[in-house]
Amino acid sequence: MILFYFALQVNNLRRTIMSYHFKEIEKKWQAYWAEQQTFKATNESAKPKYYVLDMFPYPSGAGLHVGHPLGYIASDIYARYKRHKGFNVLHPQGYDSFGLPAEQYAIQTGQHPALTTEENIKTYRRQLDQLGFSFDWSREVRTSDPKYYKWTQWVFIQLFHSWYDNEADKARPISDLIPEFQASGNSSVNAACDEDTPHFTAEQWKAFKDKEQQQILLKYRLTYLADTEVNWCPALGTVLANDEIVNGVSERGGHPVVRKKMTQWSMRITAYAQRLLDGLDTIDWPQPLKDAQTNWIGRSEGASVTFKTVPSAETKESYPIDVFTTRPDTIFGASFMTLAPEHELVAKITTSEQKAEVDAYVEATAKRSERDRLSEVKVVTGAFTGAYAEHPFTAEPIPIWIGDYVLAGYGTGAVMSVPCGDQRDYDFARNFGIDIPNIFEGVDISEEAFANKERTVIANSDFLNGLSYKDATKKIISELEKIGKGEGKINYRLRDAVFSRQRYWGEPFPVYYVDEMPRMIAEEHLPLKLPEVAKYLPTETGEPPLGNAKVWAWDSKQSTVVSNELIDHKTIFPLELNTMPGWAGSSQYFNRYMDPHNEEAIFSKEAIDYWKQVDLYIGGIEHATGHLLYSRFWQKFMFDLGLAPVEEYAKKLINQGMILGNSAFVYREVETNQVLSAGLISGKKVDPIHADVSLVNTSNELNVEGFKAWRPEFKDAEFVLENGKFIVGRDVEKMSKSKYNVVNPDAICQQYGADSLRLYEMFLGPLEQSKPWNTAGITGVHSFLKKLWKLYHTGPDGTFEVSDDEPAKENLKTLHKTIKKVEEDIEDFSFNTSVSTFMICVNELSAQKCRSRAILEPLAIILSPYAPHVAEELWERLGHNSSIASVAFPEFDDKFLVESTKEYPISFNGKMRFKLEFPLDMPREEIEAAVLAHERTQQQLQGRTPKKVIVVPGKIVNVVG
RNA sequence: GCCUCGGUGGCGGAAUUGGUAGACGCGCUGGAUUCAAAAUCCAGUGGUAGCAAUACCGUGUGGGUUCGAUUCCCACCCGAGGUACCA
Repeated sequence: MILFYFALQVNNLRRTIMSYHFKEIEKKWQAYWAEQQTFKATNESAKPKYYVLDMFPYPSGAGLHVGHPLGYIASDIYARYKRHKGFNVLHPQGYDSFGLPAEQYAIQTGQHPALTTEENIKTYRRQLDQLGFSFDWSREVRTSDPKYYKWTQWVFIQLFHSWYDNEADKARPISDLIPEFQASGNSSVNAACDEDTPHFTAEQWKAFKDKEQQQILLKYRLTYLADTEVNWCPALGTVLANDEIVNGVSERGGHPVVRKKMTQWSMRITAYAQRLLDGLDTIDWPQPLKDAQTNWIGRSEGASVTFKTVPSAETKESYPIDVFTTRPDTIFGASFMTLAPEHELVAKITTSEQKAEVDAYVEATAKRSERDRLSEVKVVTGAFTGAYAEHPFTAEPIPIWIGDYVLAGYGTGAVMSVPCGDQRDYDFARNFGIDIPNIFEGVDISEEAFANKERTVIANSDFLNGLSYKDATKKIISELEKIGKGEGKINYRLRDAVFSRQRYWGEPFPVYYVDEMPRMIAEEHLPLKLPEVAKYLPTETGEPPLGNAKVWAWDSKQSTVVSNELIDHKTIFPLELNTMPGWAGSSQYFNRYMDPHNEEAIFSKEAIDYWKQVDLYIGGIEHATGHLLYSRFWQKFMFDLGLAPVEEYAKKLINQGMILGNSAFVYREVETNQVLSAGLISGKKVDPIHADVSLVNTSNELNVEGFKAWRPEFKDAEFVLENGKFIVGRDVEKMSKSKYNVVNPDAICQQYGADSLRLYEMFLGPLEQSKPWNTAGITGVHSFLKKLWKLYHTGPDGTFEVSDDEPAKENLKTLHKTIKKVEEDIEDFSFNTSVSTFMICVNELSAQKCRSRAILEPLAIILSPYAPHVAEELWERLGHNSSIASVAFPEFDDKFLVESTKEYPISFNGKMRFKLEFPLDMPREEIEAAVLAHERTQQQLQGRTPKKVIVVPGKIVNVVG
């Protein structure tokens, strides 16, 4: 008995030794890659280059969940594939390490964000490493590293020293502008500049004081200071983003928020609106993403028209009101004007009779956030100013109203209202009893406005009568220009981007103030490092956290940061207190990876000329109108400077879908406070409460004791079971810590290994689609890897053994159809289907009992991008002593797939009924005859004569009748 | 409202230019192995009827084009994401 037991143990031991030991294998090869620097990319190579980039992560304190690496796995497969295909691959990774959560944590705990960030990065790095990514870590960048943000500050300085020349359609140095102003003022300069830029002559320019000249130049610079309306929260002492405000109060703490004007840095991205639009046609990005950017930029063609107010007894003056309209052809239908309540003329033109009503309306509007105004679309509100404007053609007086459907921030904040041609104007006119003249031929406007451009024929419009939309628009614009009351104009919705943040944990601006005007710190003194502060909150006087810094003044003589006490406004000046937003550092990291340690330049010319641009960029669509728009703008600016060789930095982009969590719920009955199992809730009033998914097994049973320990408030609650079990409810939601549905990749790697996790994430479904996570399914890919392992371990007791015999024909067929399909799939980014293909391949080879080296070697190579650890191990066991990573991808050969016969599906009226095998070269007529003669055909037809027989050689036979 | 993406078994999903719907995997059912379990292996698994051969139905709904439609066209329904009352 003892002997028997012993034998059993030995047997088990042997099995253990020979079986697929992913933990050891993965550890071994991760160490090997790190040691050998297998994935280090060189900036010169005889091979063609290929640049695969992931959107770098923000290292949050929570670490990675299984949703995060999805895109990284895909890009890693592609990068590894490209190496097999003979490319010099750049596949870097880094950290977007400035950001709010670290700062929030600092406020709460006093811990320096740099420390917590460092800790979080360590966790991220460990988690990324355990997944076996082929990153070139020697090129890592961190946006919060002064060596990196030195160059973020440097780009900012270049933007400050540039203006946008609309004629040349590119950015040019400010130093070009000054001689121009000196020679002939600014009348001949066609630049992207502030709306309120005054006209001046050369003489006036020369007469300006230095400060006035600086103020003028600021209106031209690509980054400039401007008063911007922000959401100010006095209680938090900070500015909030729109989505940090819920129902008019701050999301955090529920404090009131007011609209406030603040001086902020802005980026003149609007100068690039057209180029950002045009560039979309040159890049291979997903259409929905391009659509999002197109809509965001919001180009519309039309005309600007100047109306003049009619002077009244009260207001003797006549003010011009500029409007933008996309339908200048309908100008004769304008029966009133509407101004945004915030419009600056409102106060000037309102008559005393209307003042009370207008003031009340303006005040009511100011209280409502832009979101509130948008959400109540159906309610028409407004007020009459008592003033009138003169129609530019008929000279008729038309009433001027204000209404909050006109937005101050779009166009000029004023519209000419044509109720017959615009539904909003129509509703407004109806509501307030304003005239609705019809200027369309043969159109009934008694119920709604008519906005169909194609079917427009203009009537009652003087010289426009009988014209189509197109002709009338052309004609009216030339008439407007003739009488000097308007011109053709293209308007963009895109607004300049606010670039200041009232935060600590961001890049400091390399800016100090002399006589309140900004000056740049000279490039050679960069980086300007973040100062130490005692606390990370705004100061008591409402200044940003950098206002707490004691040593934060610029000594312009010594070119160094000195104590604030020394500020004398003569040689020592205050430094900027704002920091840059999150998108600053991410707008150039893709270029910095090309030459990350360069201390002399942002990158060398050689480096960027070699790598040029990202060939494949993978990341989430949530960055569509943020990072992905801003970074395109920065790149175009770099291109204008002559630093970047291409205008678009990412040739192809793929949005990976989100992995959704499978949340678990317990149900608390409202009346009894009992906690009910999911099957018991029908007809009862219950509150669903999230349960942590780690407390639930694959059969949806809850670990009740674990739940009680996790949620002490349920310690004494009564849990009502069904059939002795407590079953949770399930729902698919976004994977998030707050929903307690996150699945940690560490646990998966422990239990199944990184190769299994990589395969499974790909196997879940198409890369670009959102899909729910279900850990239970991973056993499928895991047993695939075990089957694969067995294929190479057919020796005694499962030892490694392959044969050098010629492979069988069927082996070759299986291999080559797999090579073909996998290669096509990778090129199409259809990774899920290639995992199935591998499974089919291994199933077939196992059934064929294939042990042939000639088959098993190429199989290891084509699998290696997906499951690199096991592939390396098998490669080594096959007798190779260097990494599989750069071995050539096997060539697919058609000759192994050639068939001589085809099993034709025989269908009747389109439905497949049975199959018949015929030679592939059998002529159509003979197939038809053979099919018709077959007894099963006769059985199907039951005596009927077929009307027609369709034979598609090599495909199908269809009998009709 | 508008824009975008999607809707196929119990679940994730597959189906090249219109040509065998449901590949592959999970789950489930039955069996082998085992003292037992895990693991592994074998068989079955869209629905309905039938012992079976087989028949009928079946890709959100309703039409259409076609010898043939998950695939193309028209109208609609539902879900997800985005967004701008944009003149």
